[in-house]
This record gives sequence, structure tokens and C-alpha cells, in this order.
Amino acid sequence: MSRTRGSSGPKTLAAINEAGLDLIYTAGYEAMSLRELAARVGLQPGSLYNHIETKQDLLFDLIHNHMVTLLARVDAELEGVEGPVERLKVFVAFHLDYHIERKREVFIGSAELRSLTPKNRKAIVALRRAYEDRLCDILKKGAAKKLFVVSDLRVTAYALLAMLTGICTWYDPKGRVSRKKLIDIHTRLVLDGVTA
Amino acid sequence: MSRTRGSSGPKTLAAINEAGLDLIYTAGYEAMSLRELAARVGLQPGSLYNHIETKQDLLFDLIHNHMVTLLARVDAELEGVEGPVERLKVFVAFHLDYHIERKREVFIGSAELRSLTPKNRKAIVALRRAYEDRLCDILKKGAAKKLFVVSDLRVTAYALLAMLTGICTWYDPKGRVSRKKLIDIHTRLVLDGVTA
DNA sequence: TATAAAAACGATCATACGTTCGTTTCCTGC
DNA sequence: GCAGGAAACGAACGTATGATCGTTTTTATA
Repeated sequence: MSRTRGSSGPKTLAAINEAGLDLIYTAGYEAMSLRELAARVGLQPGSLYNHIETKQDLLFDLIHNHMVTLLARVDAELEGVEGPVERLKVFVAFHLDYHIERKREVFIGSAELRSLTPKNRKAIVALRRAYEDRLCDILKKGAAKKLFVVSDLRVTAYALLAMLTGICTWYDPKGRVSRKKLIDIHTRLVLDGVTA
Repeated sequence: MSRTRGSSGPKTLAAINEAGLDLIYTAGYEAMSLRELAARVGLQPGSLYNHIETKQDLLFDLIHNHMVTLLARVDAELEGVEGPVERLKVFVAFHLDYHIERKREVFIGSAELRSLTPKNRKAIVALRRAYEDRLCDILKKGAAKKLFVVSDLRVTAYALLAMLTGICTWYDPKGRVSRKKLIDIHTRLVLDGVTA
């Protein structure tokens, strides 16, 4: 046997990415074997290399795509929104929505930073920093207009981001709490925390 | 050659735990090899088994000891402190102090949950839940006395814990921000977020 | 001081891993 | 309809891993 009937490159790659995402999320990058991944996709281990360069590249591509998407979407959401308070509300709502929707990517994006090559890690950390800057900017402008009280920009931003990102370690979309209620609670926590 | 002069059980075990803590923190449990661990301690790989049962037990003991200590210390700190507001302040200050001091254990305690045996994981999750309950109790009593406004107990507690725990992913004791300032900022964020 | 336990060595086992490669079959574009 | 690339197979390579074991030396106990 050799090439399977009906197989196509992009489709197989998508399947590899999806299965990889799931395996890395549940087991961790180091604990995931390419043999298990191949089995999930219905391939022989060696065949994976028709679609990926290395195991490391698989991880990097997953995280990188996620970060690029995150940045593009937050900018799209904030486009045209005026005033620090309103912008902060939009940021919180978007952040939570995205982190609920793509909790696996988000989790991997921080938990598996250590599994990245130094060079790869540097690239991801830079993107992450750019995302943090979006929040910092909002806080800074709000503080300048005396709408917010922020005693330390970075610390406050990190504290808020940690709070908002935390949900993807426990939130269950099918659980007791609705998405709307979740956003309401967090929006209030954030606004009360920084409002003058 | 065989038994090293001056070697003693407890001392070697402590060295193994310290080196293991460091390796797991920086590289991750799966990525840490017992050969590397042994080399750090100055032993042959096989000799580790005079002190640990398995690699899994090493991880579990590290996390378990940490959780038991965490619970004991939070209870000691809260002992005799009256009033929800005051108790919340004490909780926040203690939590941050502990998480700065033992950031490696804390990080491993959540990042390596997935590397634990189901049975071991269950034990740790139960202890973690008990710790969360300490905060929930404070919030609940504060809400009952109309001192706090808490629309959902668990969600609020998780949000606050995520925020407070986040510091151990970025805080550097030798950095720009002092421990006191860190506690001040977070105390304010927490109190403003829940105060009526 | 004799003796049992403790703590180390060093060799080794079985297995699992990421990756490579030659080959075969299928799909696509001229 | 044919040629060439794409996508799969299956076997294999070299290495690293967690763990075991018999042996030896040191420490502690009685």
C-alpha cells in the first residue's frame, strides 16, 4: 500500500494540527508522541513528515498562528472605539470571548513556552508583549485623562490579564455560568479595579 | 567504588528534591531526565532509587508537600483575624508572599497537574479546592454582611485567585517593583472589585 | 567491635522516541 | 493520456529513557 485514495495535503495538515492541538493540550508537548499523533490522524509516523518539518515546528506553528490571529482580532475589535472606558470594556469582552473559544491554543501558548526553541520562544514572547501593549495603551490613556487610577502600568496590566486569562483553565461553556454573566462579572471587576 | 564517604539519606533526598524542583520548573517534568537529575546531585542514575520510588512519586511529593504547607500556613495566618475585610487583606498579602517565595512550587503545582497519575491528580485537586474554599468563605461571609458585592462566588474567587497567582509567572524579586508595592496594588484591585 | 542497614556504583534491560529513506500509489496539469 | 509531483507506506536507525539488580563500601546500632 502507499498513497491513500482521496488524500489531500491541506486536509491532512489540518487534521494533524487539530489532533496535535488536542494532544498537546491534554498531555503536553513532551508527552505527546508523533506515533500517537499519527495514529489519531490515521497515518504511519513517517508520513507526518510530508506535512510538518519537525515536531518542534508543529508546536511553533500552532502557537504562532494563534498569536497572530489574536493580535489581528483585537485590533479589529478596537478599531473605531472611542474613549478609554469603552475601549477597556471592548477589550475585556473580546479577550474573554477569544479565550473561551480557543482555550486550548491559549493554554498551550503559555504552558508550552518552555518547550519552544530559544529562537522560537523569542518570537512568541514578542507577539505576546505586543498584545499586552494593547491593554497598557488603554490604561495609559485612561490614566492621562484621569479616568483611571493606575499606580503601576505593567503590574496592573499583568494582574488584569492574569485574571482574564485564568478562565481558560476552568471555564466550561456547557457549565452553570453563561458567557454573558462571565463577561459581566469580569468587566465589573476590572472597571472597579481601575476606575478613579 | 560504592557508598560515598559522608553521604546521608535525608541530605541526599533534600538535594534531589531541590534539583528536581529546579529542573521541572525550567524544563518541565517530561523533559527532565533522571540522568540529568542524578548528574546535578552527583549520583549515578540508579542511585536515585535509594531515595525515591519512581519519577512520578518525586513529582507528586513535591506538589503534595507544597499544597499541605500552603493550607497550613494560610490557616495560621487567618487564625484570630476578625471581619471579612481584614481577613481578605490578610489572605491577599499572604497569598502573594507565599507565591513570590515559592514560585517554582506554585508553578509546577498547576503546570504539571497533567503529568500526574489520575489518582495523584485527584489528591492534589482536592487540596487545591480546599485552598480555594478559604477565599470563598471570606467572600461569602463578607457578602452576607453586605460588605462585599459578589454576584457569583466561585467565578469571583477564581478570577481573584487567577489574578493573584499570575505574579509567579513574571514577578522578579530583584526587579523594579518592591514586594510591598506589589501587595498594595493587588490589595486595592481585589478590594475595589468586591467592595460594595 | 560485630553486624545489619543504608547508600552508592556500574552495568544492563526493554522500550519508546523523533526522524530518515526507499518505494509505491494516487492525483493533477499539460 | 502521460509525466511529475504529492502523499502515503513500512522498515529501520540511533539514541535516550525509566527502571532493575548484584555488588561494594560506609555508617549506625546494639
